[in-house]
Amino acid sequence: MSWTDERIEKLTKMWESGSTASQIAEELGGVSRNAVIGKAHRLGLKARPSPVKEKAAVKAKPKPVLKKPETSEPKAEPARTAAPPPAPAPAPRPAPAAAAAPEQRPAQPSGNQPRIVSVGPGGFLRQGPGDQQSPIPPAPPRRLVPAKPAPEIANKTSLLDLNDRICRWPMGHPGEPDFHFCGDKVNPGFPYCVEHCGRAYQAQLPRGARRPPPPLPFGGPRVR
DNA sequence: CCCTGATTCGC
DNA sequence: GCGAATCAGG
Repeated sequence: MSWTDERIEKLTKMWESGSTASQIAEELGGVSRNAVIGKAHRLGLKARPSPVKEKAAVKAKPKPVLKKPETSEPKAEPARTAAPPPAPAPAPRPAPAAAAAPEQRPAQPSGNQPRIVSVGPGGFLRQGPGDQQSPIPPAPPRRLVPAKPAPEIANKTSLLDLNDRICRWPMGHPGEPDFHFCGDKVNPGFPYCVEHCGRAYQAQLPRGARRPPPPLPFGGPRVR
């Protein structure tokens, strides 16, 4: 596959919206995770909190010999392997300072506005690792539920009661004490009873009468 | 081991 | 420019 404008745009949007390289690769199709990362870097939109970065960044790392004969230029350079420059370059690196300076963090009374640390190459705002907000906040668990079988389900169809002859339409929500399954006799050839088949299988409307599809994540295909 | 992103380097 | 191989941390 080649990097068409559309694919690059999708890659960029997904990358900046926090999707992982794997997700992007899967979404695009025909490319590997590495390809996505490589392309992202070439596009100059790399900065994103990486599990590895910042620590490995300070690596004057003489990688063990790979394949490259180096430039066989007989450079007499005594300090080559000697030592990495001890200058830690006190650049705008607030995050790692926490380790060295364990003072208490100044309180942030200004609400939950993300703290902007710097501006990335694409012009987007780079945040500190601790400030990363999930693009899709996971729904909190509804509530804790006793492990013992509640009396409410005593006469209800539980997960263990399911077989291919009874309707497995869920009643209620998983995790709730009275969650169970319909349990009626199935509409032969279907996993649900007649009533729930009616809800599970909607008639396909003619093209003109379909409702527009829901908005895709990341904006979907180009909308001009 | 799985995942993540970063980097290198032959093509 | 591309991306597999590799590295390195979680």
